Amino acid sequence: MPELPEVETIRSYLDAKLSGLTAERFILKREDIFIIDQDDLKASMLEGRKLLSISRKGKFLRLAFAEGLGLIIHLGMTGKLLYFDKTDEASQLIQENKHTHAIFDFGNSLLFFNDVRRFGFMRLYRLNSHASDPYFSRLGPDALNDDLNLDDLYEKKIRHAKLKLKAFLLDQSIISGLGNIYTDEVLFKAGLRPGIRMNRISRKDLARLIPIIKSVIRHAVEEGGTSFRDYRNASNLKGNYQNFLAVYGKAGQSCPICGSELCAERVAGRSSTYCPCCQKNK
DNA sequence: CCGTTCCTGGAT
DNA sequence: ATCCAGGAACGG
Repeated sequence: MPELPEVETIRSYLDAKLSGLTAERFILKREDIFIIDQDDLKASMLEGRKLLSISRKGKFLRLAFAEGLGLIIHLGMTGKLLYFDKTDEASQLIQENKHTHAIFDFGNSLLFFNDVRRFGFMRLYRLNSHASDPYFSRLGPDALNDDLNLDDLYEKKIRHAKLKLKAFLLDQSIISGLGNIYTDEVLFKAGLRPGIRMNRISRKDLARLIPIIKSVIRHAVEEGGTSFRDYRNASNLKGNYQNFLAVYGKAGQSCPICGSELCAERVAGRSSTYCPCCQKNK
């Protein structure tokens, strides 16, 4: 489940490797993962265009190509972006893999979009340098950005008083970047249960929550993200943050703080793990 | 605001 | 053979 730390790990690697290069060929093997916004755009327009930069907001990547062509990439649950030198023979295996849906040929570098479950997608659109990005602007502040602040979050808490805390943290229009792994980790460190309604959450709670979110996410970025199941970085290697998880995926095991047995519960439609002793309902 | 849908592979 | 994993979008 690529969340902010996994997507950022991929972004920084690919930005260093690919920005400045020209996409000589673009091969789309599955049309249904490729969404085209305007009628006058088509996938082949990526060919011959220079990639200017790769940016990110939350879990969304944006590839900015020359002459205002934008490509949003979301990895869903099992999406991978895999980078290979063309001389690397291992690229053949990925090339022929049945879940490889798109291939960028940057000359000496190849980039594969591979996604078993196909919850991921790409979206081609026209970038307007004068207007705010139509996809990024729908998202709440990135969890690592300074515009994630107490006043903003408090105002959203008031608007979403009936939402459960876990659903609040997972909502990408409120904060962008958190998925199921990091919400469970943040809630554990904050000592709060996932099912608490937002009207029970104080401004003080939010003030405590913000630095916890930032530190958990920052640490996970430093460790190259979490490889719980499917996640691999652009070099097809695992991250390390699974070694630092306190609760996610550990129902039935003991709490690292107090030793109580960790509980599993379904909250906001997601499996959630928490410590019944350290995490309070308020 | 919550539940359902999409999708495939791995576990039971 | 059945269930489970879940990000985002949609409908009730």
